[in-house]
Amino acid sequence: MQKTESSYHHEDLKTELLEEGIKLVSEGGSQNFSLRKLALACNVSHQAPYSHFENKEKFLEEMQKYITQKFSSELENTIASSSKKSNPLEELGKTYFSFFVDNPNYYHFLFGQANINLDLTSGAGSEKNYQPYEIFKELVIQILTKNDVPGKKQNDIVISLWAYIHGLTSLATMKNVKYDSDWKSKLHDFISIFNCRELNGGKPE
Amino acid sequence: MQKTESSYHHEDLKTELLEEGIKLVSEGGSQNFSLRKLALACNVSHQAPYSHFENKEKFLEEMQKYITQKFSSELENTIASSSKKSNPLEELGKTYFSFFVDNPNYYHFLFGQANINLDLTSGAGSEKNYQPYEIFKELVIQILTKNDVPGKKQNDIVISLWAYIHGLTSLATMKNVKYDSDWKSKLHDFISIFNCRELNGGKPE
DNA sequence: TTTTTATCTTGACACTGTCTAGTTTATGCA
DNA sequence: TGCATAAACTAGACAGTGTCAAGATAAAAA
Repeated sequence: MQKTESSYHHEDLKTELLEEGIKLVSEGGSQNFSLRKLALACNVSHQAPYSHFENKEKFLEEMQKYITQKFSSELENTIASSSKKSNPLEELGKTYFSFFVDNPNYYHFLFGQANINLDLTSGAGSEKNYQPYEIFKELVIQILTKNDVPGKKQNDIVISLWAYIHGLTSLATMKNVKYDSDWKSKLHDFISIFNCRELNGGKPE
Repeated sequence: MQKTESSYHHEDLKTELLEEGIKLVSEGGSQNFSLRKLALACNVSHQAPYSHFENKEKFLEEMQKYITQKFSSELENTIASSSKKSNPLEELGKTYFSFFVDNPNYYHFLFGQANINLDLTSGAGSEKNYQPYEIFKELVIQILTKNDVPGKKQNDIVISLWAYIHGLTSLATMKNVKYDSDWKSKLHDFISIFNCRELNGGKPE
């Protein structure tokens, strides 16, 4: 299939649909999204998306994967660039937080239907598991192991920290929430409140 | 208006709609909910709900209030019945958690659109503010004050604890989440991980 | 070149929220 | 009591939605 300008066949309608879809969700929320609007925005017929996606639900799933990948790579970049300086865990938390605070529609879209394939079992992580969690988990376990926290306890702490960051993000992305500080600059204070001794080798604060 | 069996006018269609609506959401999720299905389930025409609610959005808001009230009273009952024994904060967390874990559709319905009027400002709480938060806040501040935590710090801790419980609930209500323990019986362990010294008077654990 | 397949269009259907208009019942007022 | 008014509900219509079915077009395969 070759590229032809304004042709019957598009060059790569599939990714065009995905990217335009994400744009629409980002601007108008997943509540207002429809396949027909999407098709219109891409200058194709209302049925064209069905050549690339089984149905609306499958399309939404693909969009979720797409956004999740973007999210994952931001998390990984954070770890890579903050490996030695300051507090890597806090940096990661900030990235997690900012990603959704900068675009609350992403949060509601990804976790609204909550079709996320998340395995919190203490066993080894697989590549099929929700990648952002695996990235987060790897860093936390590394810290815990360095602090001689027994393996049994580690998983509970990972889940707790994850839930905490996730909960803060959830609050900050609510539409009608009032808060008199800047969330992002306050995040350091919040994280330090979660004063788990295992995280800093038995010396709280 | 008097009661007549199977009459043109219903006795109290408004609350009948709300209760049937909650039943539908509870069983099929808010995604599958429609006003027309609701009208059908109540044996009225598709336009009848519009006599009592401006539009679908307003109806959903009323349902949210309805569920939130139920939630609030469960929280209040927990505090009332556990005032002296054991750990009131943990009891409250369990109630918060269980309410949504027992009915995940409630969680997605209430927080999915996230139209919650939540004021996290450190000032005094109003009756207009999201009641479950006010109930939670009152208990936590009471504990913190007893432990001589300065007022400045109190609000951050309240928000943190709230976010933590909320985040754990969020994880547990996700559809495809895998976890090898029973969430409810593990909640004690999780809460104790949030080892904020201010909560137990400077003596962690 | 001919055949097959992938991609896209057009038309149709049932279902949705909601507007308009009309019908039935209850209520207020003389 | 009788009548006007309002409240509660029905019926029909419309645009927008997801998706099925059938056909058109272009690319790939033969």
